[in-house]
Amino acid sequence: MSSEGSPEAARPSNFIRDIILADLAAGKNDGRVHTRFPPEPNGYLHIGHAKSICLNFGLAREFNGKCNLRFDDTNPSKEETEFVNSIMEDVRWMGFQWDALFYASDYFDQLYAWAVQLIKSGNAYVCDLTSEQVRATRGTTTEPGTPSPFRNRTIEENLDLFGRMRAGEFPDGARTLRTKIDMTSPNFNMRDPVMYRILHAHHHRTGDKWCIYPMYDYTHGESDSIEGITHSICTLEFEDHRPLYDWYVENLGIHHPQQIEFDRLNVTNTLLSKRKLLLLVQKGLVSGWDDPRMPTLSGLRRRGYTPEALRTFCANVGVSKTNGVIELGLLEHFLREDLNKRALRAMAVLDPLKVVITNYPADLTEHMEAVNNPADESAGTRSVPFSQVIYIENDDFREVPPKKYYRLSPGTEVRLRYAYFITCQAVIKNDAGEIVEIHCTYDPASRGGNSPDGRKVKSTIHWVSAAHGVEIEARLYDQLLLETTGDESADSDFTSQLNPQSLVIPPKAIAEPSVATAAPGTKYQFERVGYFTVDPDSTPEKPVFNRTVQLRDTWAKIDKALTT
RNA sequence: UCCCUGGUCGUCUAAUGGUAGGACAGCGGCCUUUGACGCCGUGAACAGUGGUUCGAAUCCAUUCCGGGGAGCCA
Repeated sequence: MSSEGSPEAARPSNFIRDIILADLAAGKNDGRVHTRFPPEPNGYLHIGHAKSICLNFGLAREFNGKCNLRFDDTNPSKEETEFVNSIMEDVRWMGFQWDALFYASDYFDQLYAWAVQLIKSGNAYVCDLTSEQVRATRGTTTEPGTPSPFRNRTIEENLDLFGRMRAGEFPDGARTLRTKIDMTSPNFNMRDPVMYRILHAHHHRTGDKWCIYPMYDYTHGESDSIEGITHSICTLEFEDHRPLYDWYVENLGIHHPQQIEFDRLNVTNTLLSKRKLLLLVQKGLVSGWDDPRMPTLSGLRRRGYTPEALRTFCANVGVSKTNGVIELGLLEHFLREDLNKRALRAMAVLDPLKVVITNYPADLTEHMEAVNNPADESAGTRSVPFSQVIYIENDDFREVPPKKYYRLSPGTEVRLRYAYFITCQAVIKNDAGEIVEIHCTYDPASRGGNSPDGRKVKSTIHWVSAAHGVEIEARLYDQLLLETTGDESADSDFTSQLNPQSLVIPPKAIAEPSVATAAPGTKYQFERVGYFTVDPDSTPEKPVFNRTVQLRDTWAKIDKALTT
């Protein structure tokens, strides 16, 4: 098992793995395990797909099997090459490589031949009903449908008509090829489902070769079958389609993969509808599919999420058939856990408050040694310039400190991380009464952060030297949605529920100089502030950082409890 | 109303006829040159009712509640 030793190896079992284990024990499929990840290239992959990717590729890896990437491209009106490319990039980024790459459109000729075969065996017919008429004759949940008047056309007539459909003799929607199954079935999918529809549309791969296109239900099982898939894993909404999936492969007499349905991933406060994500992009409400606020894999990547964190998350959310909603906090937990191990530490001040150290020489610069990652000694140390005027975080000073406030306030002493102890001596205000700077004194004996007399301070705060710091653009992200919305309230105007504060850029953020030239994608923990990653927009003149996730903040909880 | 499907701590998930466990979140504490990380502790669940059984979260019946289903979308 190649996944042994990786963090996700400790995952609990799940019903799909149990099915595979049982199949293996029974000698089914000659001991093969072959899965596939089958997205339609009509949008960008999102975190919901990550679960499916991890499941399909992960199972194949675990059982020394194979996993294909297959594009389910049977509806040319929605599909584009841009999406194909982004999907391949995202799957690789997630850390997986497909054993084979296919497109459902690879099978159009075979599918056509099989359709002819079904016509010849009396199992399919050309129907002239309009889509409205088909709907009207399909029946209801309690009443059976009524047979199409074209249901008993002769095989010869069906063959002729189907050939002419393919030849382009009829306009869109004029006819369909339908499977002759059972108009009285309680399962609508079995009431003579459409196999082919006429669509004079340009396909991103087959161009104008076809003007009839197979439906998903007619295509999926056969595609699985052709590829020798053993376990065809899909989401719960396809449960009702399984009898039809089985019907096609049985009646065609071809290899019969087993369709298994699992619960789609839902995350609190997160939009996971391709339609709505598309809308956000089209309306310009986000900067694109890779906007760091988007739950797309490309958005999460730009935001600073790591594939390792996503994989661990997917391995731990479980696979079942319950319609659950995972708390976003769980994702953030695994994210922080991973980032804590890999992110370089640095100091940055988002909302600066000027501090003058009155007894420190005005012309002196010292270089303080700071560790790059306490969780990884091999990351080494760096030197951080220190001088008389520094900036600290506005939040780290309170003129009137509340109870349990450990940070700087008049008369108190705190430690500047890796530098000195300082004591607040004076608060300088402008005419409006606003604090503009504070004056402190430092203890020269405390260089590096410890006093020889063993004196303790209650707090350590971060800082940036005013003379050496670099201005940065810190993009602070928050949830895109104001509050949990029933994602399913189909056409409710979710755009009115967008959080106007989902992106905030503090105007005067400043960071220690070491971060200025980092390459896009570099991960930092700005100590006591949060995890950040360098954005592709970044330049040495104006470094840009995306806040990936905040640090856990116990004080914020105490403070909130105190004020309420 | 009909078909499919599912209900275990706040959330997600284990236990497959034999001690209801874990993770996240919460709460309390310890540690700390990040109020981070880490560590320790703690509260918290088998939807209801009957039945089968020495024994039921698990099997049966029934009720209640949730999700999906009538595209020429996937």
